[in-house]
Amino acid sequence: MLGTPIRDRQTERREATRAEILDEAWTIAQEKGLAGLTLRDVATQIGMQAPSLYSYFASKNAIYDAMFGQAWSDYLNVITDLEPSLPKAPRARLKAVAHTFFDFAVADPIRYQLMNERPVPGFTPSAEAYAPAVQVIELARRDLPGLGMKTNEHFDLFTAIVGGLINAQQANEPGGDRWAKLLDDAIDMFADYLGLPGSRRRSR
Amino acid sequence: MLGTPIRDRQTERREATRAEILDEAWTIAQEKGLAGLTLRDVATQIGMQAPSLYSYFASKNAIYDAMFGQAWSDYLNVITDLEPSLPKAPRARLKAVAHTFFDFAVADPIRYQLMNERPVPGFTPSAEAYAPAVQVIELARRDLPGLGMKTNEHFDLFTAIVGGLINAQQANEPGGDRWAKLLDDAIDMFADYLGLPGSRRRSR
DNA sequence: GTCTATACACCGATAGAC
DNA sequence: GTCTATCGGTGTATAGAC
Repeated sequence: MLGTPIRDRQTERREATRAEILDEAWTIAQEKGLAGLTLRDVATQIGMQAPSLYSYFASKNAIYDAMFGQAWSDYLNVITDLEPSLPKAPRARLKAVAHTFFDFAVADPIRYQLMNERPVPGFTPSAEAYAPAVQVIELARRDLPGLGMKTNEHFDLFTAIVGGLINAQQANEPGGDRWAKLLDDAIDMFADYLGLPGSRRRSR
Repeated sequence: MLGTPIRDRQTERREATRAEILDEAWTIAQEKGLAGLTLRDVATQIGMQAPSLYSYFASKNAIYDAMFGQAWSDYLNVITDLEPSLPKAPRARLKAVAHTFFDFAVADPIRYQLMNERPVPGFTPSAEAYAPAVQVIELARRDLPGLGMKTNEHFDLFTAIVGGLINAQQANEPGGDRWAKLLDDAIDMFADYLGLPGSRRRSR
């Protein structure tokens, strides 16, 4: 009797096509915005007819869902890789974490929109796609003491500050650095508020 | 010869219908979201056919544009009325201004979305609709010294903090107060950063 | 001036032939 | 698995009645 094949070539092919669809979806979203994404565009760009996509994704929202999961998964990888090399001192560690998130956000505004805003009416991420996002929060929450934060309120305020700077930058001056330059000062302000030791900047 | 009528009944009627359309548009947007607004819905609700709306607005985006202008105009009225009764002490004044904006935002999430995010793909406010928004910024900028801020960077950071708290509240817990409760602490943190006199809270 | 009727081009989605 | 054909929906546009 023949054994079970080591590789499932059919599944491999299917996954490859799914990846190709997602890649094309990202490309088009970069050009025309997340809401400007159409199944017809994606399909024709990869040599298909629009309805054929339904063999790989149950709906257009399922494509957004996969993109959402991919984006958070990417960020999870970034911080997992980074973690060993983070500074130990709370203030410096706070800055490193903030800068990592800020840079990741600014590097790809479309991706950030999908991750943290609701740019697509009617689309809500599935629990499965949300999983890596939850892991990111988990990781951060476990690191709270190392970041000098004692309560969840501190963490909420921290994310609001960093998120506020990112939003202001993206909304008012995409590609610029008017708010990016304020990040260090903002984190120092927050670190002072926490009572963390270290160099405090003067407010000019 | 007959004189020019005091009132232009035709223009009055036209403006009244425009207002009726806008009111209905707000109602539908509250129910189905800004992107869920359709001309057919608006028209049928006020007893019209969809194309008839083009007699009053050049396009769907023109309706969004009028709504955008209306929202900022409303906020301009709020702060204009409030201005005389604002505290003089910078720290208390900062808090009052921040709370006013926060409350206005949270009171109507749909309106806030239209004012400060880009929830409608392809819609950018016209210069005319943007005018009251500019006036709001102007007003705030003129009040900078009274708020204890010396530079535009301070103002940028201030708006980023308040905006960040609003966004976090709306996105993660609409209708709740998990981030609303952090506003006072956040403003005290910022006031300390500015070196303003007054009661500093302890970070718990 | 205002409204109706009709049409167009595009979208996501589905059914069914092959 | 991929195609063609089609459906119901959308914003938009225009012609013509009143």
